[in-house]
Amino acid sequence: MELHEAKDKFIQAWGAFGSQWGINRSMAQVHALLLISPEPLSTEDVMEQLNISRGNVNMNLRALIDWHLVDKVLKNGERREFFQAEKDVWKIATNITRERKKRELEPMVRLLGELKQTTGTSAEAKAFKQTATDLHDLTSRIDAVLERSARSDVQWFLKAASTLLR
Amino acid sequence: MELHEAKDKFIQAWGAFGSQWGINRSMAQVHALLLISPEPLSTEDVMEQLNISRGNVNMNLRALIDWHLVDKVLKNGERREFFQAEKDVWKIATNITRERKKRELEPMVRLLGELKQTTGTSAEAKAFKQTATDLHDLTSRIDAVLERSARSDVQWFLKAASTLLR
DNA sequence: TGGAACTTTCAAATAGTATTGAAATATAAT
DNA sequence: ATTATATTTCAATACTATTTGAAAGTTCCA
Repeated sequence: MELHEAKDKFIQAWGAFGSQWGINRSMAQVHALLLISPEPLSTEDVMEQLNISRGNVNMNLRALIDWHLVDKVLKNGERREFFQAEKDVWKIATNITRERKKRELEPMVRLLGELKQTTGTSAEAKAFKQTATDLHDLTSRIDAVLERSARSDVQWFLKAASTLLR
Repeated sequence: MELHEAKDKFIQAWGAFGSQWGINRSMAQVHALLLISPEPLSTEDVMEQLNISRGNVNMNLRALIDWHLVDKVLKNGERREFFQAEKDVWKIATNITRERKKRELEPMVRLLGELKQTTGTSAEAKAFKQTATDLHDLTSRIDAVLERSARSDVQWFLKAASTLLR
């Protein structure tokens, strides 16, 4: 496959993949573009290559920086800001995991912890409490595993897990 | 907290959580409702409790069945179909994992495998191939871990992983 | 066989989300 | 201080996804 075609396929696929997981398409595409670019790119570069507006690029670059997936870099003698993606895929995975855990999983664990203590003795109340308890156990456990794998090294974790499960 | 309030909170939260992960809100809410219901519910029941249309309920129940998260059950003497959720949270986690892996992760792994073989020797081509290779390694590894943990038992896996990472 | 009960379909409406682009703001150079 | 360049904001718009609801389809029973 030729580079041009391959780049394009990758950007499209990464965008589609992201949107299936609740990450907006443009953000995923900007990320993809920066991932495969050996040099940092300017806002203008991203606009041109992806054919999206200045506002859109700006907003998504800021979001990517917020997720620690992209850094601003300054070139000397250049007024504009340039942007480069974190290239280490393990770091990428860790950062995404850490953010989503913090923003989505932790609040859910907290809520389930509260819901476990619902009052009532009816069949309905019992079923509810059981579900809340089970889900709380599951989510806490996932939370704990992610916490530890984010702290330590994801690569090592995956290797260890593969071995464990052989 | 009272049951009524707790149920409501749970359904809302599960719906919001789902939509952050690319699962539509109604589907997640129908799932939540069935999860906390000790008895199977009819289409009509779900319509009333969630205030959503017949068509919507029907479509999402079918989707949940497709994901193996909900089963049709027949009550004898009853013409209507009833629906009950799988209550074992480990099975729920396994089924969701299995489906998403199959539908989303596997195609991505396949694509990255192809993209690794892109032609070209420019800096751009090299950066591209490196990224594709790294991502292919990462996604394949995740794929392998999920494959094994889906085959075996998720609970055991999480316990083992927690221990490993202590 | 007719018709009541229930389920499914799908085009149209609605709601939700993302994107644009131009104005406002900020920053740097002269 | 003025101008040129770059960045940010945000109301308007475009786009996508979801939901509705009525019609069509199916199944069961008398």
